[in-house]
Amino acid sequence: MVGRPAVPEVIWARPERAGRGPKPAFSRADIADAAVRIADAEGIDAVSMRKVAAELGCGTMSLYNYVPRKEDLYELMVDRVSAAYELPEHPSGDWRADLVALAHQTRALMHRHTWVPRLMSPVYGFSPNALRFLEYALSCLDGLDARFGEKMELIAMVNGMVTTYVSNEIATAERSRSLPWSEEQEQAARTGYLISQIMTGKYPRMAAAFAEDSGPIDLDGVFDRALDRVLDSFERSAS
Amino acid sequence: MVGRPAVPEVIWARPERAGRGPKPAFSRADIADAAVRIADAEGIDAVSMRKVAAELGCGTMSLYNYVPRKEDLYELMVDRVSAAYELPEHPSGDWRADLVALAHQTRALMHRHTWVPRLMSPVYGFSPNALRFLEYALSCLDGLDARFGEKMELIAMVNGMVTTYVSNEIATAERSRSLPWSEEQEQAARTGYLISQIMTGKYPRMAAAFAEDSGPIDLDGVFDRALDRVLDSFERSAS
DNA sequence: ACCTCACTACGTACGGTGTACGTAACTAGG
DNA sequence: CCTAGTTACGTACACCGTACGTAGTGAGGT
Repeated sequence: MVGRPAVPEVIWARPERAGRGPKPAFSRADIADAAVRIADAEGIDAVSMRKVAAELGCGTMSLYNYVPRKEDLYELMVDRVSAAYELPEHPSGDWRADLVALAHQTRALMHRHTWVPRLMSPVYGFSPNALRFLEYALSCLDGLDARFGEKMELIAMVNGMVTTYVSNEIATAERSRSLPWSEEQEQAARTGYLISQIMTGKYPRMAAAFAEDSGPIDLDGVFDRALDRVLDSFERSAS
Repeated sequence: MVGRPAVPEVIWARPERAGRGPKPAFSRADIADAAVRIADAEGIDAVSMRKVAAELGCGTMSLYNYVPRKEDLYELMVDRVSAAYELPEHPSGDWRADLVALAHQTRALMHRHTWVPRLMSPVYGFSPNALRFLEYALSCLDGLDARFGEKMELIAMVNGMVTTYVSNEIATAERSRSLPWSEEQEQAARTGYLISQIMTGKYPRMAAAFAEDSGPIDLDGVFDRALDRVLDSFERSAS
């Protein structure tokens, strides 16, 4: 009982303000905002403890008073932008519509902050806003006669599907955007190589796929269709 | 015409063996194997140019003769393990069964090499084995009356869904495995905090979800069911 | 046969990273 | 008021990706 496990603390478990010493100069929100600002502007790889500290105007190591490890900084960031979820007090009663609305919010959030999919990947966090989200999503499914495990499965499936789709959307969007020279050449090299491979005739179907005039792609439509399919199939298996 | 764009080359475009100088000491397969060995044993974050070079028994900078950038090393790794795909000469004619079999291969591959989901995330590579995979997957769908764009959508959806699920499986598996002390305490702290939050009564449904005796979870069943749903919905919308 | 030059090999060095540790200043509870 | 816990932060270490320069090697063209 001498020392609580000091090393592997969960950041949400420690209070923002400790009682004793001088009052902290920054709040968690301040720190998360600074990191989010950097990530939005320069990408998630540009987020380093030094840069965040500089953005805040404090010494690098001062950050470690607030954020024990960099991984925790990521959790702070995701939780911070997740505060933007607008969750009604009570679901509408139409669980499908509610889940679709929720998925649209997630998608919009990821488009506003394109680094979110990368950070979401590993494990569910249990940040305040993550708990808020999960509880609300479960409440949307109150009318459903299913075990909680199945409901969690559905929520995970929808979230995973959204993450997958938005990741692809972001990747293709970055492809067509004006890129810093080097990346543009990089892309040219990639497609050039791809064409050369297709030219060999070893991949006739891929050749046809690339030759196909697909017209303007309706990303929103693709997304909604896929989401509908997932919900369809769940509804059918649940009934 | 003086200098081809030297910087942003695609690794698959340059021949393994250049005609002129002394013959290379290693093949791409050697290098990829070394990196895969490290990633399997110590995780993907332990894969560094120095470590791979040491594993091969050569100087760090010698690696750069074979691998222009670290990102290319990752491509080599994914392609190398993707060689394990056993793709029949001709699909069976039952596209659903073929796609299910393919998904099972992907899942098994990712369980053998748990770092693959992390590396797959960003964009489709066009490595030899990726092309082989895509061409075969398209050939499975030859009988379907759909545009190539839609077929690619389906393939992407299945792959994304597999990646999402296996990522979760791996995460939960690592949770229950015997962990290096620190990580075990880390987990204890996480669940401890989660319980304390649930105890507050602010999240009644999550509390119920955790209280629910879900019995032994059949991961294979969950996976197959989810996969079936995705294919179901596509079949219906295609018919 | 030889010359030449692309290619291989690799040591050194630079700028970046996360973060352990030690020290000094500060402030709220006893 | 005193003291103990907090905050602030400079220094330092180990590690990373990789630019650059140099030396050696061996196949191609002549």
